[in-house]
Amino acid sequence: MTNYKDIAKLANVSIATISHVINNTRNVEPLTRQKVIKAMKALKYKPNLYARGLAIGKTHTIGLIISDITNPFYPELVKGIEKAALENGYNVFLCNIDYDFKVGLKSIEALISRKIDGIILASSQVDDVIIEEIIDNEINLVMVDWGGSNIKADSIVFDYWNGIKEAVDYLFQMKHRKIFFISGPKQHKTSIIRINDFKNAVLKNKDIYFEIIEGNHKLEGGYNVAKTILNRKIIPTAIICSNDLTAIGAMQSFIESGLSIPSDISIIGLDNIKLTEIIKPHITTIELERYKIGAKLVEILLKRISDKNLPMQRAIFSTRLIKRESVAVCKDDNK
Amino acid sequence: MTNYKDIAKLANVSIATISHVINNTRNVEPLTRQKVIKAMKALKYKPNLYARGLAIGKTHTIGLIISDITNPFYPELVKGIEKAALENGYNVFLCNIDYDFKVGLKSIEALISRKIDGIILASSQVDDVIIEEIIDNEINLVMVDWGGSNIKADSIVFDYWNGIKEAVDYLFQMKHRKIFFISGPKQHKTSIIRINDFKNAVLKNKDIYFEIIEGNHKLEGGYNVAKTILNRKIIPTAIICSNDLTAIGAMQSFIESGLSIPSDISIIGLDNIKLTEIIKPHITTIELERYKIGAKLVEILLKRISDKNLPMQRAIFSTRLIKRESVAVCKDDNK
DNA sequence: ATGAAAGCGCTAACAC
DNA sequence: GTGTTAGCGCTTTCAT
Repeated sequence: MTNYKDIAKLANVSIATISHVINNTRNVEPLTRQKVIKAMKALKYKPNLYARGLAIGKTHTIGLIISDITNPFYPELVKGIEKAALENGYNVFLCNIDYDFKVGLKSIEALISRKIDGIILASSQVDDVIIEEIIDNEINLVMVDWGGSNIKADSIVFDYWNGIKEAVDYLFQMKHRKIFFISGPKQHKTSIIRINDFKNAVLKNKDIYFEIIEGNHKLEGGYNVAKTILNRKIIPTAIICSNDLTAIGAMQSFIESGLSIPSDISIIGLDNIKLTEIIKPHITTIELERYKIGAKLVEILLKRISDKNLPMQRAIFSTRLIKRESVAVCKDDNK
Repeated sequence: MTNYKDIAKLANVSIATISHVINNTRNVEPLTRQKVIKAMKALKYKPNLYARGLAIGKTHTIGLIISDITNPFYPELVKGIEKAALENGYNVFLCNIDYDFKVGLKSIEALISRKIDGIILASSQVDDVIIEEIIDNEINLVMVDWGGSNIKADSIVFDYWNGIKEAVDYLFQMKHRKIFFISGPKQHKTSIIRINDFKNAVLKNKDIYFEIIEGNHKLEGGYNVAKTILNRKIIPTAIICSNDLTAIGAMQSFIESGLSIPSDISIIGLDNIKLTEIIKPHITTIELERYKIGAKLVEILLKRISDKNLPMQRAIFSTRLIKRESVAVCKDDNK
């Protein structure tokens, strides 16, 4: 635990000089600088960012709040954020709130007490209360895919329209006329957005019969909803799911019921998680450019950190259809 | 940013009293305590853990170093660690070193500068140099599945023997006599351990022909190795893989080549990642009680933090075979 | 070009 | 039972 005092003694200068050579914050005689650097090396000096943070009020630390790292949507995102952060000299506190509001609140408190410079909030499960808590404490915040435009904070939003429209058009073109949508939980604004995009896309093509059924964005949800779908009066020939996990769960369920994918039912997911390329049939899905957004999130947050008065930042990421194996031409006569 | 001074002024007491009511570190008149608590609430006081850390030398922060959160082995582990940490008032810095030695070193430096109270090292990809750096800096350390017993640090090790023996016995009983093992990278000690356990298990049952082929513990590795296996003079009837990702990659490869799993080749994985229950056929695998170890890791680390002189801690987690669908009776005549 | 010293928010002797 | 104060490692103003 060597500190400025130690270095100062060894190099025969004052601690102020140490600080200035480390931070390049005023001119110092080349010779003095050398002495200091040599002393630092000799003593294997490691800065104490806590102390620095106390003095200047910045910790070079950010908090990342996610729903659940076990959900395959997140790892890639987390990796991207962490990488970008490290490259900029920041470290990230990871907080899995596990879909639990109380854990979320507790995490926020912990982050605030650790004086993080900002928070990336990538959990749509999160209640308004949590957001208010962050904003009340004047923590820099950037939100991922938070549908609410009433909140004044930087954000990244996904534009689902393009991908969903492509998906519906593609199914139409493959002769599907009975298309269901398994949504996410309706209390999430992002679920509503996807539902509306689906509706609008479907309404553009007349002759399509559609239903919207609520899932939960989890594997089990897709599985269960699929079971109920088979008991309906009208059975769809194709299904678009609000996320890939739902699509995979639904697919498993159909297969268990003796149906074939895609020959009996076509399925399209959303997210393009790695899994969609691993299971068979490979799943046709709507891609979110998830791998790109980590860097962007960090960029936005760091800009905000360095200038509180910046106008609100918002980045939009588009979506597109990726065709794989889970969609086939409809063999139904559509009568 | 309210602090002790503000509270003290409002409550009409000294800052020492504030500290003592917050930390319960000496008796204080109930009435005074009430005044202080009231003032704290009124001012929405949030402690500054940096300042506290500076004063007492503990930050209630730990670093978690992993190879790659995108590898399905990790999310569950990370989640468990983070949960246990939060419950104990700790936050965790996540460091994905992405199989890159330099990133690892940089991460260590960052963690040291942030004065973490300890590090959980869950990456077998990590070089000795990194471990030395941690130990040199007298950082509390607990390692996961690090085969080297020469390093004096707390650790959790997996006992692969039981699971691997069960796997081999099971295959033998299913009449398999040509069993290959696709290993992890041989420079990892944990790979070597698994290889040796496999060898020993196989040698117990005479009549088994076996080969060991090096993979890389990734999907692509399993895929590629499987291709080469089909070109060998002797083709196995069953394969045990050093991890599930390898097993899945190999399975995909075989299926692409027109073989059926398990009727043509039986496959067993290791780790029991969620994926093994999602893809078809569900993969028979050797389970690591991965979900349990997060809490144990945190427990070990916190014990070490609270007492540097504790004797070395080592927890052993067993493994066992989980039978699913990727193994069948060998239809080969074993001639 | 360099140094002395105050102060960041907190803890913990030491005094009373 | 409570207050005063030095000090944790660092930055930065003010002197020199």
